[in-house]
Amino acid sequence: MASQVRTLTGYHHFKTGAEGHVSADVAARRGIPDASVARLPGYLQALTSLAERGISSVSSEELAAAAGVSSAKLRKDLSHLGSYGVRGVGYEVDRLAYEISTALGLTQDWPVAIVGMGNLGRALAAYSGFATRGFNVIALLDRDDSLVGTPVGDLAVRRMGDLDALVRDDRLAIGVIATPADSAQDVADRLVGAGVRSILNFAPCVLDVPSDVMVRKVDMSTELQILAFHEQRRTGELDLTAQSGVEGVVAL
Amino acid sequence: MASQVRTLTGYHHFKTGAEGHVSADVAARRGIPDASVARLPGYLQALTSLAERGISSVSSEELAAAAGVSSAKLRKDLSHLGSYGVRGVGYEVDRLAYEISTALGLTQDWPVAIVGMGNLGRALAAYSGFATRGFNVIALLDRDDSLVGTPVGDLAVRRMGDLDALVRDDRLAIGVIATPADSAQDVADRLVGAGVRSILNFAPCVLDVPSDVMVRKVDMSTELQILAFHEQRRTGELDLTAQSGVEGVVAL
DNA sequence: CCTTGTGAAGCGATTCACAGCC
DNA sequence: GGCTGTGAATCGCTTCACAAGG
Repeated sequence: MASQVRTLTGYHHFKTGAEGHVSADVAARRGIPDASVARLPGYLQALTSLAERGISSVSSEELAAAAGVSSAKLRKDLSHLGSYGVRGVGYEVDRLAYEISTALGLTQDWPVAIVGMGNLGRALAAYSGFATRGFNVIALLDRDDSLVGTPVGDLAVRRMGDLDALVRDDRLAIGVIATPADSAQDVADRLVGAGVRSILNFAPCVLDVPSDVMVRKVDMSTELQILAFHEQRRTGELDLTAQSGVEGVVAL
Repeated sequence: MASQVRTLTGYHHFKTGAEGHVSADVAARRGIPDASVARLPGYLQALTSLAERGISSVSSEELAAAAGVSSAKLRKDLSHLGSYGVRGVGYEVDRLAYEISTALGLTQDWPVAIVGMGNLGRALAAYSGFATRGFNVIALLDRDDSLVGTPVGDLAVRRMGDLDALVRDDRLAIGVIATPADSAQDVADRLVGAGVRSILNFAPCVLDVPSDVMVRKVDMSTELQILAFHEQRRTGELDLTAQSGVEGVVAL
């Protein structure tokens, strides 16, 4: 998954060719740790919210609190992008938001297609916060030809066969799979076949794709199960402390 | 977040009180690493799918492939639950599924309430795969009283004030927030106030909750932004190799 | 044999703590 | 004086490689 993409990063000729004054730019483009990248959207969200409230400057402490992370982590993350703060003062909100947007590649609009017009697909198509700058839903698709033509929001449902044209003519880059699990692999194959290399998968299944295709999965039943684990452990603990911990034997 | 809950784990009196023959049971209840817990639902999904296809036994290699992880990782994860495999043979599908379900706390049904009956909330309410065993949507709520009484699926929308009764009478344990970002914190406060300590947040914002409340966040715009980062880095790299890398200077 | 279960090594991310700078 | 940026220390997860055992 991510680590496969990571290995692409190793173009060492940069380091041998230059003395080190390029390090900031190179660091900005190159090795941002996955864990940091995953937090950047949160920082951007927090910055946007601060900007809306008219705040123009923040310390790492304040921004970290707003984004729900520690200030040390925030500073380390930002240090991978470059040096955009002022010591003794903090960060300028607009500037930092711009730099993060640039790092994430949100200065351009990425064309997105949603596949699967069931409940979830229609909700996603209608979801406005979805288009939080940087993304543009250009097509809604469904395998069921009887749905083709149906208007959803201000787009009409198209057929899967249109994928090649979307990639070729409209530079479609990102596919969102909102189908049931049993058709998700088929949809993924078609997306990949058409040239899409970034997929957001809402179906509760693992997709098998070539190593240069990036898949991210969103699955609410997985999330609920993780919550259940902790909820259960919590209540289980109460039981254990009630009986004064003589043995670790638990009745099943 | 997770680490806050983690600190609860340190009840050392177990180790001092017993010699070590309880370690298996204790390990099963206690220190399963967060990263492992987060993968268990995926294993369960894969096992369910295998069982449906009539397969009754798997090796760690096969199951790992089906779940999209390495076999070493799978074995290490399972070792935290106990020793349920047979050397030289593999795992019995049904047995392992049962053990994982037990570890996750899915042998009981957790009552869930969904708050926010916009597009997303209604889609979640209708989402069947949602009730993949272990969860039971017992209530749909909305702050807007004009929606109260509206039928959604086989439930009618209820008012926020019903939360206390739901926790008290129906043991509501998990709240799903499907509201816009600006009302999410208010909803979280009400959930926490009523006694809910596990929250799944679909709103694109950070929730401020007491440290004993666990929040997991699902945010598709975050996911899209992570995909955009990699997509951009990929196309950016092509540009760099085209010009033969003399200096790391990148035109912005 | 073959595959599990697991110490030990390796690696990446987080945290600490302070030098550097405004 | 106060806050950023960062080497160094630490922590936890992943991977390796092999002993244990059917």
